[in-house]
Amino acid sequence: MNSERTILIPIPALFSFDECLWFLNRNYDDCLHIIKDGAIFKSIEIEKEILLICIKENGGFLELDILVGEPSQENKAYLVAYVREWFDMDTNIQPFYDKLKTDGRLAYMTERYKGLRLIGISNLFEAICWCIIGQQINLSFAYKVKRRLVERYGPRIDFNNESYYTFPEPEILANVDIDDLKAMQFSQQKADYVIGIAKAFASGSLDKESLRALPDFTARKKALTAHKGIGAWTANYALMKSLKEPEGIPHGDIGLLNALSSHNIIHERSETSKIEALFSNFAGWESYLVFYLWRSLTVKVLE
DNA sequence: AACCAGGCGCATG
DNA sequence: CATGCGCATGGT
Repeated sequence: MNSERTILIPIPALFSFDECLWFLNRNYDDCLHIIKDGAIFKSIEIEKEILLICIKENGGFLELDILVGEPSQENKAYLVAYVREWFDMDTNIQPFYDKLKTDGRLAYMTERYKGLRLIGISNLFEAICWCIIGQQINLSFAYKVKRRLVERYGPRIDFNNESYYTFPEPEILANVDIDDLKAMQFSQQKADYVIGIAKAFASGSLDKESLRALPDFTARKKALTAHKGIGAWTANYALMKSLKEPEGIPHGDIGLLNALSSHNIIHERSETSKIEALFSNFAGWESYLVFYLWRSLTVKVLE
């Protein structure tokens, strides 16, 4: 590999690339990256140009290879920032581990999931669409619907007999025929929601930077739930995954409730005070706690 | 066949 | 503000 196309990112303490691989490869068919031989392949759009990168572990570094695209200094800096944000490499998670260790029900996680980072979804539009698709349906089906959408409307590049997709632009989804979405097994409401959100992004009335600029978490949540299709769960999930907001707890999430139940923290989903009590002990690390609880769920294996 | 799945919007108390 | 209900649609 031409060294001009290779970048090394130092791996921080309490970071596990294997946990990144586990999460991105956990028996689901995600259409926005490919895992092969311990490496992650992903296409990333930088100002209308699509680049393809490969990420693998190399000693104490993540090795980032630019397989397709122009490795200008600007692009390299962007890609490094992208990966650091995606894998949340700039956060010192030791304080979170200190909290986990004080809870006998959860302390084991500091060893079993050691170095697991909150894997993000940088693209806010993608994160919200993914939420809408996933509302109240099982994840296997949700990933299928997402794949249909992305393969139809998302930019594609080909490399070594594989096709790599990036998420469709809002401008594209804002103008799709609703019947085309319904043919992909979108329900009427979800098709309406996705098109509405796409129009909001396309018109500039919703975007990540403006959202980030709002004064606090409550304001950001309110700005999101003002849109049809974004309820409390979606708003919290999007803030957790795209803006890496610690307070983004997707309350009511079935996976979260199942994990709380399996750890004997609750026995009924109505025990909200117990949930609040738990999260109040993890102030500043709520989203990390959610992510670790999700990690503890056993994923169904597809045939 | 019935119940479930990483909810949401809207109408009522 | 909390609760209840209809909604869509595939998976098990």
